[in-house]
Amino acid sequence: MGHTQRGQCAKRISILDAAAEVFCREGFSGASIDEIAVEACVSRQTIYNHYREKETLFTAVVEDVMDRANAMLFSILSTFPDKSDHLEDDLTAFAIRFTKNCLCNQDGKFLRKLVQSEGERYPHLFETWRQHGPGKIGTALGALFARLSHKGVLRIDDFDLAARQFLALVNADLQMITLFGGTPTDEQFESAARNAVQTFIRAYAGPASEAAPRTPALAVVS
Amino acid sequence: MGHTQRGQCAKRISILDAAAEVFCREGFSGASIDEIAVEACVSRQTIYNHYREKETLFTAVVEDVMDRANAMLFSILSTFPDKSDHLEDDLTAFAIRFTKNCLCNQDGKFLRKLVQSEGERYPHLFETWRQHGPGKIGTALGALFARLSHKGVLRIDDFDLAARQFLALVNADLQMITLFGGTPTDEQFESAARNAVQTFIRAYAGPASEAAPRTPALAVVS
DNA sequence: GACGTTTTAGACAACAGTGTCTAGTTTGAC
DNA sequence: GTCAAACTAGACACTGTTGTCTAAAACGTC
Repeated sequence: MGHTQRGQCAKRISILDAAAEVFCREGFSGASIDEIAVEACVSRQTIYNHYREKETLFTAVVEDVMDRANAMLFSILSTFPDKSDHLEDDLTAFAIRFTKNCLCNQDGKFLRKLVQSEGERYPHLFETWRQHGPGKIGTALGALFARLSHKGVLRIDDFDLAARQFLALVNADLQMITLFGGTPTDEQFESAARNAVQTFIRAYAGPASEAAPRTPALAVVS
Repeated sequence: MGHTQRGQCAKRISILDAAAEVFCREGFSGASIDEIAVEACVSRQTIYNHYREKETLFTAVVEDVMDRANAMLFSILSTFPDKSDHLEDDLTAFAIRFTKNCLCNQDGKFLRKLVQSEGERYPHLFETWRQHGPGKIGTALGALFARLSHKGVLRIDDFDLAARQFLALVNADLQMITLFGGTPTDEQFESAARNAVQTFIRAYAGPASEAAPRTPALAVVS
């Protein structure tokens, strides 16, 4: 049912990967077919053989990356804390997995950059991503928070708002690193997740659990 | 002492504004000098008369926008709640002013987009912005939170972390709108700021102020 | 009104990129 | 080995862009 049939040929994969790399680095206008062909170790004609024109290749690349990113997101979401005995640890572990494998990996970088620079030119192209990516994780998190709230673990009125805030907090320490193309270290992923979860739980702590005094902040490598 | 002398000539301003518009819309590679010339109502030769080549024009535009954005940020920061009788209202008003006039205005959109797409290619160009923009507001907010914490209004260990989280929370409801080039409405600015400040204060509430029950969430236009 | 400066319109060469075509080569299945 | 399909290398026309150049026109100052 997926719109892209990735497994068809080794050349296709090579082209898609190289094109993703070059489109991400140079943008749509700046990327040249020759550059992609060289990076893919493929003749230019082969690219035109698989994809009618540059725009066709671009949309194919975007859809391919979106499919992969959504699959990864789905697998991350499936490892969700269904029952929450250790809420803080569970949320932290989830935040680390999410930031590492979805938000800050190669595909996440690609999508953030391309949505930002070409999103207005191709509104329909990224709309499916917006629904299946940020939309899906928002509703999934919202559902989790609704469960936790009904059980009395957390005290939340607007579940979707809480989900957005959770994601924003998780991203707070990471965005300045990723903005310039860098990749956070494992320690940065961990401290970002821990800081976010601590603040989130303090804001939405249930009536029973009086907020514990905050542990001293880690030394974060700037 | 500023590196750009904007006031010199009306044509210069016209060129810089048009170039900012086109560079933001098309990216560096996609923007053509002819397009900029038409948009600026200026002959192409005039552009080459003022700026040696395309790259010179680009850096001039970026520096011009950065200067303007930093000036605006400075004026926003100077309207800071020095004494905080009504902390929630003061922080909310500040968040609204900041998001409206710095984060989501034309210059903010330009910088976000260009830093994202061309930041890796021109590392030195945006470094001054990173220091004078996000860096400055971070330290200013951190200083405010330090004051509030010493006065016992808030209970904060890591002031810089709190500043980053405050900004992240303020942006939580806005980033999905701005990501695709849209501009939030006044109601969206207001509800985003209010949601952020409420959660922030609940997370960092001082020992005295018991968190008040959360007001019902607004109907947010999706 | 004269004069120096700035701007304009257009032509121009050089170049890079797209997309096509062709002829020759490799590959893989049988 | 044969044959068809896929791939390659290169040439090719065409377009769009950059940056230069020139002669004419507009502008502003005195």
